[in-house]
Amino acid sequence: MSPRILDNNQLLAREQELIDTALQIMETDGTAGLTMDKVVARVPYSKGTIYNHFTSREDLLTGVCNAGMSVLAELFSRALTFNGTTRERLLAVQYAYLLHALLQPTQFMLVISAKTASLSERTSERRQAEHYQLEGRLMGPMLKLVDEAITNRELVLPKQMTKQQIVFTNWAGSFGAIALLINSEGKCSGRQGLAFQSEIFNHANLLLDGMQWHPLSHEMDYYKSVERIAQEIFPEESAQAGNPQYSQRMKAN
Amino acid sequence: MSPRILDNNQLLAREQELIDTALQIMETDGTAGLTMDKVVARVPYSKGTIYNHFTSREDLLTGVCNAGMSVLAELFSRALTFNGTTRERLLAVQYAYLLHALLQPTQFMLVISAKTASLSERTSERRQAEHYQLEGRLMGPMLKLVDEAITNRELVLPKQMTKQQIVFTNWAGSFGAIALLINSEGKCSGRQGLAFQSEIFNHANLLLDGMQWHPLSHEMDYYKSVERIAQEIFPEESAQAGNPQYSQRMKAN
DNA sequence: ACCTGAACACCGTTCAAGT
DNA sequence: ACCTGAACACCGTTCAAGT
Repeated sequence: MSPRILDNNQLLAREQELIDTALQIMETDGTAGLTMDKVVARVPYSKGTIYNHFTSREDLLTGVCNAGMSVLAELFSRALTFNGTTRERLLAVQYAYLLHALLQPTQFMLVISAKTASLSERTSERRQAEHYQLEGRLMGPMLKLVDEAITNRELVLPKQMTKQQIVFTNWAGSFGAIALLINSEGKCSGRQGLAFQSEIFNHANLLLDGMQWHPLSHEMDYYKSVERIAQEIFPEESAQAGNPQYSQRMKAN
Repeated sequence: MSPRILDNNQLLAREQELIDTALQIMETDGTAGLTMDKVVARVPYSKGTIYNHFTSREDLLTGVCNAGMSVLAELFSRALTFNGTTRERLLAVQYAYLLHALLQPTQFMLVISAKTASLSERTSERRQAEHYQLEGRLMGPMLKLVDEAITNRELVLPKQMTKQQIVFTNWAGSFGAIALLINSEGKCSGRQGLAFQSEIFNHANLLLDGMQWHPLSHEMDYYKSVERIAQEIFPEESAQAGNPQYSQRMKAN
């Protein structure tokens, strides 16, 4: 056979295939259970070819992480279309974050792993750059939302805090609560999903009340907001994550 | 040589030695860089002996994690002796948490790893039980502090929230902010330590204002409180973590 | 009763040989 | 120009042999 020259699309498609395969393995075996041998076994390419795409196992992990951030960015975009106040839309974004964590816990957790030296040092520059770009795609819309809240006079920037810090502190709160709960108990039953939700919800409400982002939680029923968000924006995902009552078109199982 | 029968103290001392060695390796090589071979090389015992103490590499990691929780519990106790309001003492506990994270970042991060299935499934029951007990030793004093705040009328439990949830949400906020920042930038310069501090500080203030834990941040200068905490309770540790001005007895280097 | 270290299985990574 | 898979180094774990 004469040597073929692969175009960029083919390469990207194969890379995506490898990332999807890796994610599937991680769903059953966890991050520690992901080995290159297992990937090779599920895929019609050899080890050498995989190493043409990813410089190391860590590079592959960063690839999986980036793929997760990309779908998360999509969820954020959808969340921001929610018809409500700026604070409600922030709540929608945080709900999207929770959904993503419930549906892909190992991928969610990769975000911190990706920040450790042992991982980032062994990640290719290309994928590292992609990672930073994706962080921007996640942060950007949130910063715009803060801006909007400020022009709407729903939020006054607290003393000595920047917009970036507002976004960071909200992210940190959601992240911390989710990270600590996600591995705490047995497998994800519906009950579990709901307990989660209320912790994230409480944390967000306290934090936003603390920064005086109006309407405050005693001025508005945010429980109703979350229900509306789940029903109007994320019915499918909410059902998958253990809130079957939110699904409008469930299939018989 | 006739066979010796080891008493419990010898065994515990050796176990501690192994844990200390593992921690030293992790400080330079990271968690991923910890191998059983490296431990063997630094210690006068053979592999088999190490496996008499720890059922697996993961069991050893949980051992390192537990050791960290134990020193953290000591720091918490000291923090609670701070002479101030209940909210100031909570701040002192969070400051202790930050110090511990800055001084032992890999050990700090182990707390989430220890919650993943891949680690806890391969941890001995004895060490798992020890882990839960240590969680209690960390949570207990915080619950007492919340109780005290309630009897002092400095805090009214928000609607539909338990004391446990108050403690959890504070923990989650500090944890999230620290976890996201700790691996974000270059090595730990003094400057870095201070940036950290202000993020954690902002987050805690917003959260505590949100739950109306008095005195609120506009009623009291909590910057001064943190400085007093650093100077009066943790001068040595603050200096090591990159705030040299807080050390009252620095040695020439 | 306890310790030792050779032996084994597994896994990440490379690269000479192939098309 | 690209792919393959044997080969290598490394690492976690075990266990027969020793004292």
